[in-house]
Amino acid sequence: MKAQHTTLKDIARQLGVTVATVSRALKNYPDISPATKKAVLDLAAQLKYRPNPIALNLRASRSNVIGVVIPEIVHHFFSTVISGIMDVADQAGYSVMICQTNETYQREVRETGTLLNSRVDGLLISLSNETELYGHLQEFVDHGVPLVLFDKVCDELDVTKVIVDDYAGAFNIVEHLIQQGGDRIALMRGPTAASNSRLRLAGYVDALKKHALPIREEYILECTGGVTYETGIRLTRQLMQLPQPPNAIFAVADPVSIGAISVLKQMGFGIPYDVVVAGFSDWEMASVVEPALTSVHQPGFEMGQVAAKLLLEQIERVQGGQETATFTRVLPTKLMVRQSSLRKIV
Amino acid sequence: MKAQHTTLKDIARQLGVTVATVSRALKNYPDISPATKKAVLDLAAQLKYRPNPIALNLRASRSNVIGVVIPEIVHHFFSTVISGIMDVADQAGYSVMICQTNETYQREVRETGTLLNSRVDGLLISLSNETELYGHLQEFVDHGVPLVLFDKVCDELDVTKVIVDDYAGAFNIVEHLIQQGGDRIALMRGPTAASNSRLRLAGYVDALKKHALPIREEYILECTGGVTYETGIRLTRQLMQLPQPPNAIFAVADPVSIGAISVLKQMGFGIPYDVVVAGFSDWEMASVVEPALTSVHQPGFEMGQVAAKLLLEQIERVQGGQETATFTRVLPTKLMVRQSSLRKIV
DNA sequence: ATTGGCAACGAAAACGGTTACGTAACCGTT
DNA sequence: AACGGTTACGTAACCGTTTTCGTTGCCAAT
Repeated sequence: MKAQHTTLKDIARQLGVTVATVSRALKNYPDISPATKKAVLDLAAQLKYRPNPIALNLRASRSNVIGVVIPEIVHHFFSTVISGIMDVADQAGYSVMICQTNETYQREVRETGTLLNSRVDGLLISLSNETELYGHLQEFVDHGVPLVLFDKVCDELDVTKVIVDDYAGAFNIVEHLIQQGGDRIALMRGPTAASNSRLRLAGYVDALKKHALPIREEYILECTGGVTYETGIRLTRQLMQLPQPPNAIFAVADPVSIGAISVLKQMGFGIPYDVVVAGFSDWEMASVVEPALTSVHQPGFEMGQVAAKLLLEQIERVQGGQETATFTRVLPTKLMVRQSSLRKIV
Repeated sequence: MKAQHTTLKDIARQLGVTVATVSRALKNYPDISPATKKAVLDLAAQLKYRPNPIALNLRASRSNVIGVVIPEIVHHFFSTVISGIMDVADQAGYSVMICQTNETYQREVRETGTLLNSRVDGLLISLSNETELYGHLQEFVDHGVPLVLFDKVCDELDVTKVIVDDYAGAFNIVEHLIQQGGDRIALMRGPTAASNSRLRLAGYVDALKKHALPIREEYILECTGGVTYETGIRLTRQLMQLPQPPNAIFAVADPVSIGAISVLKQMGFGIPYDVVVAGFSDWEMASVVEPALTSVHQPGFEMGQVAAKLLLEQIERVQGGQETATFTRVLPTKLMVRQSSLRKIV
């Protein structure tokens, strides 16, 4: 009924030879007679023989699988990164096993544990917003399993990292807002634990300093309850009710900015004339909202490709018994200027 | 330097017993003396022993991995489905291996081949728009590997399927457009090969028939070159230049509809007053564009959950040697009425 | 003293594949 | 006839784990 998978043994039995001969015939070893080779190849084709990768993996003690851990898969940026990872992994003959943490430390520990258990050959991970301890990742290092951090990284681990230039991205976009006439610039920032969020804050602060603008506490709000559309609405209301409301809003993620745009319009503020708005990440929706949202484009696909490539190189090196140096690769971001911030022609 | 993974043999050697004893001690078999048991457990904990899943899989001839094949991962609907799949798989102790076809038949064949090779315990697949031959999937059936189709399915395979009610979704939304005053309703349809696209066309046609509206060839355009924002712009221009342009546009996917909205506004048409517009899928962006887009919500997360659950049940049944019946599960869609189609209060 | 029973462990096969090594049969040299 | 070199295969070990089937030593019962 159910045709089990064909094994070398099946072929060997039918042909009256040993599995070793069959194996060699299939791998085109020199010392197999043409007749035997043909018989084996024919029967293998007929029975649709496929080598069992599990057996191969057991012998080679490698899985040809790399693990990927991200906060959320339903997220344009992360799914783009994954796409880049799969692009590289595929071509190198690796499969990809994906886990999501839902931004919790607890799940991150669980999922990485599972992956280590599964004997992945390497791990790519973007830390959750909660993560502040790194023992679960240190285990990979201890076991000699290559590890590459991307997007949300940490200083505590001495491993290879791939990030975008969050600092410069934030600096540039804030400077752009200043050039467009913003002088009371609010920031809706991300969680303190996230590395990229801290860097974006630094970029914001330094841009203000450069242009001799004051850093005002009441203009810096943290997106508690998720970097979402709803948070953008809530925080914007709060900002606009200040005695002296901002005339520029920079949010750390596009959905938040779009929430801001939405509520600003509703409150009767003109964008960009009363308030200029900018986001970060350049989501798909940034260009379709009205007014179209100025944002910082992050090269997600490229980040995935680079991270995967670096990981695979490290895996090869480990298999070859070589030592490997760690470093951090910073990818450039791109300022996408659109109507939400465009008062003057640049 | 690199601490290899601990094996039973390592523990056995250090304790002067055999691997069999260690294995039994760890699994709490009765005929192991308490002393030995304790020694084994202690050393295992100290060495951080983790059973090698590859060896386990080889013995059990199962991988505890399910394969997922989708057209594109960078897609709100599909990433949501994946999220639902992972939710169920995770809890059942399965890992998920994801591949994308980029909507080509060729890659679909390649990726499914890889997964069959990898000895996945089951496969979840949404067909590419090009797929019209099913030999690569029949192989799964022949090998007794459970298979569940979702979203984009086909009639040719006798397997379990999970779909949304594309017909009813399209029928209802077209009827809604009619109720809102549309009587020249254009359809921007998807590729002929895709099952859901055919069903949506049927829903469109039947809704027109029910309300005694003519089916006009020139109002039915296929989204060649991808169901994208740009296609929406191009086809809308084409439609509005007809001698008698439509006063309602229904597109088979939200990006297309948003392209339509964008170009309609640019051409000076009022939405919904001159033209009512509706989409399908209810992307994230649907509610943030202006006017907000009426669309058909598809329960992606639930679809993933249901498909995964059905697959896992089938896997259990196959492992138990039981036969399994095939059927099709249809999930309801939900009409999300927003400003783009709302002329009258409903 | 023999037997039976039990506790506690070892030996080995099995999963499916690769590969270093051994070996039989055949060839041509010397 | 003895030797050396191919050719073409078989043998067996190995990867890590589970599991069936012994095997050992010891104690109590006959």
